[in-house]
Amino acid sequence: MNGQIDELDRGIIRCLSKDGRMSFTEIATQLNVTEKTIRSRYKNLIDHEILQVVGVVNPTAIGVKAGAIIELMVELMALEQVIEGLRNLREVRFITTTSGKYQIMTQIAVPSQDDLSSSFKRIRDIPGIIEMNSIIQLNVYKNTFQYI
Amino acid sequence: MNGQIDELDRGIIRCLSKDGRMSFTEIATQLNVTEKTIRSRYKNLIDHEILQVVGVVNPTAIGVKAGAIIELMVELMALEQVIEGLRNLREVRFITTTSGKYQIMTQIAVPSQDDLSSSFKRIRDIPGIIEMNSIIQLNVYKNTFQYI
DNA sequence: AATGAAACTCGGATCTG
DNA sequence: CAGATCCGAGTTTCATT
Repeated sequence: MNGQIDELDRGIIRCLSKDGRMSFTEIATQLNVTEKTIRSRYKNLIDHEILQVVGVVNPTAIGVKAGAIIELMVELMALEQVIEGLRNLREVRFITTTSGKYQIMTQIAVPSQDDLSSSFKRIRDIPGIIEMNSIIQLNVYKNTFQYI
Repeated sequence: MNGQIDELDRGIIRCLSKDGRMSFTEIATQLNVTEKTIRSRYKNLIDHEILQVVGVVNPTAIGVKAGAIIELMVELMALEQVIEGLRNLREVRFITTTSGKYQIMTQIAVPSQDDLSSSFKRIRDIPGIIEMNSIIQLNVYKNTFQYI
């Protein structure tokens, strides 16, 4: 395995995308190979960090119902520290640097609208931030992590 | 089960967040209950769509290395159709309505920078869009779906 | 909570290109 | 040599008690 994946790997990924606990035997039957083959391919995918099988909670079901997207203009010297500061906040789920006027865009997820303002404050307190533009999410219509 | 989850459920979720294929027996040992209990709790979590165990691919490992965030101003009458148009695009992974100047914010994930422009064009062609502001993601520093 | 049958996992030996 | 197959022992699942 050299980092490339083939049709069989994609088949395994497709199966596990639907049900991460599908048995190797079942996958093997569907893809017409032996269970051992699936098992070793699976191990390779996991070892190479191509695939990850994990439990994902539905945020609304556990009471995480509000979110916002925040654009940050930062002092360039402080870029790394701001990212580190954001990364350490539990409610921050996405951080990227971006083209355009703002250097950082981040997304937060919190229980309710009321929790947004305290989160905004926590972020504003990170040293190095020049300007902050907060956009509140109203309704989420798609949120997938199936990139295949 | 009434929609609320207790400490044991959270324990199960915590275990499966690390390894979605951990055996029920193993989880039972870690949490000091019987395997049968874990199995029925698991079923409840799945049935109530609180938890989902799925294979997640590392996008960069499969060659999805570029992304962008797009803000859209749309004709209010066309809001639903625009959302539907976006939802049907494979590369669109996130759609939300937002407060502020733009009504929709969406995120796309594609193999390379070169694929961004064709994706932008596909989006611009959705009827009902008045203005479109594209922000290219440079580096992603955090991208979690563990909200717990 | 315990039992037991059926299904699944997983390592070793073997085969193939 | 990497990767696939066959096979058998050891676990896990899961319905019944």
